Amino acid sequence: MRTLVKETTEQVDQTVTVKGWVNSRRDHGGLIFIDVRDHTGVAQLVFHPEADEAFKLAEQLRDEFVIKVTGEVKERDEGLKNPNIATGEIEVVVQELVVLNRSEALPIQIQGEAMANEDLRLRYRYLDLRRPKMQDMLKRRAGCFREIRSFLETHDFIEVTTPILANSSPEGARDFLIPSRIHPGKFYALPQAPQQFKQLLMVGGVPRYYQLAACFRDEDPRADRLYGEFYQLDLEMSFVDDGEEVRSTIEPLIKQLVTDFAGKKLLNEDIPRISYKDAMERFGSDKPDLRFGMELVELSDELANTEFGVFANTIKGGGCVKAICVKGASSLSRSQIDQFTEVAKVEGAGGLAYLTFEAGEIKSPIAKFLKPEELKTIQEKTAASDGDIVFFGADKRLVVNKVLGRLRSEFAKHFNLKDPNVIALAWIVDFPFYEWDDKANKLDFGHNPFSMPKGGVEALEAEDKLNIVADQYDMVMNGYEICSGAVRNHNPDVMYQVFGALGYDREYVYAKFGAMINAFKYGAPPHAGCAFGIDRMFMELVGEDNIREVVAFPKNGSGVDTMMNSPSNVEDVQLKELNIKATN
RNA sequence: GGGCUCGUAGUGAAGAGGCCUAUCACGCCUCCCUGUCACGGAGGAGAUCGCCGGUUCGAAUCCGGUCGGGCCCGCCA
Repeated sequence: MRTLVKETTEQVDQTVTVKGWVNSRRDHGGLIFIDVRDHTGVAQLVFHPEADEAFKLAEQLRDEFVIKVTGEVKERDEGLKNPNIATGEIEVVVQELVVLNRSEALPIQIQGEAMANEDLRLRYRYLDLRRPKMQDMLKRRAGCFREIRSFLETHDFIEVTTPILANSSPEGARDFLIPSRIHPGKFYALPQAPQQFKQLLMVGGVPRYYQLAACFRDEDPRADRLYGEFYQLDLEMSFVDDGEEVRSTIEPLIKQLVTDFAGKKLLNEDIPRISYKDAMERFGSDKPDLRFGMELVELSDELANTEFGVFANTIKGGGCVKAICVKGASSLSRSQIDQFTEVAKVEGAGGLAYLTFEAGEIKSPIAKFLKPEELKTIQEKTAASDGDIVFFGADKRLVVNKVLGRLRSEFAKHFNLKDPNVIALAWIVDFPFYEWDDKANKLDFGHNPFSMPKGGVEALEAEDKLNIVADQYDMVMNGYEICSGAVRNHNPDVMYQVFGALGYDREYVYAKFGAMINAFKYGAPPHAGCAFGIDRMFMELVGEDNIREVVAFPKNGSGVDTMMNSPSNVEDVQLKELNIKATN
């Protein structure tokens, strides 16, 4: 019978058998202490010379040896207790020791603060996972998923698994292709999301579906975006033609995860609905972090007739001038401001104009170009006071919003306005159905071609396609997009029309989405749903800022698994069987 | 595809033209130690400073290239 480490405290004066890893050893010559670790904690083993065989073996023990010991649990004498560990009141006096396996010296340190860099941690992930923090992460992740499943089960959602060998989709991210052996020259694709399958489930009479679904996209990763594969909480509800019904159904789960699961403070009990347009104008982002203010202030009207050429010309040319007031920013050094200017340039700004409010005065290279009443108006509109800096964006509206939105986030980070104990949720709604693709110089889908345009068919006939709004919604958590959803289009005619506006003919649409088009002919119920990126959501709930920290075996930033050495070459016979030839 | 940035014993860091025959901590090896829990003590091994080239009397240090990691842009319906 094996006793877990955490159970030893309840076994005083009893003989127990404990199995685990050697966490550390303290060899005093005539007395040896070994800390044994399992997934429940650490306990001290004592080896006395009287237990001759065990003592001699214990002298050979090294860190991370796997051992099995049998001994008597003893309460420690006063003064020998260790209040720093859960089992510090007791120790196991060992009578018998079995070395189940030895260990070489570890290539990375798994104890203490000095952590190996991520590259090595991923190469030796099985060792990295032994660290209590990673053990805790895996447990919490499982707990999070358990709460999600439990909530959805009690709300009549049915979990259905959908195919992993799916079809290439023409829109969206790059596919992972799987060559077909049986059908030479043809390919499956790993699903970027179960989108079409879940809609077909709605047609198939499933009232409410969910799945913790593996999704695959071959796009370059980021700190908040895994390479290759990730998991979605995917869900869909039939007989729903109002996105609000989806939002209000799923909201309680997310709130519960924030407060009960993560133990964090929810900023707004009533989760705000913000239109895409408002989000862009007020926060310069479609995923605004609402834990802090620093909203963008429109100054185009106020400065329309300014003599400051940069502003005046921008406004005359159809652009806009906006500003953000950064509280306490006058403490920034010149070189710090230069760094923020670089950030602004990355986002497309030409430079970064600003006014510093200090000791009742306004200091700035541009102040002399602005009239006193203009300065006064700026101060009033931005609510700037002593110690603040007002930063300006003057350019095309899109650029200004993007630049100031990015700066807003960077300043918040710099001034520690992102409270890690607070979670701010928001729904961003009313996304534009179409967007103008500057590079390709053509109209393109804004978000998701399967969503319903608000206002239905009539809305699609609008003169300016860019004004068409999709019944589509994202959930934002502390500046991260964690969910995307929509009321779906379940009408073949609307489908044709939606794609037709982009120049795709009926044949193309049928060729690509034939299954959906066909299915929709046979009594498709209206339906709506959404999908949460649960790795990302979990990351923010547990306060990590790198998504690879919350996944057991992530690929690195180059899409490589250095532990398993994938991707890798394959045998020629395998390629031949698949009718594939590698060209390099 | 592009920008920024980092590569120094097994691990984490210091060194920023000569003080380097490269420093420190942890780890590793040998020996000593019966109450430690970041045990302690004595000793030891381990690094051609990612790689290639250049500048220089002299390069871990400066320059160019290259490879690898990270962050960002593009991309991610």
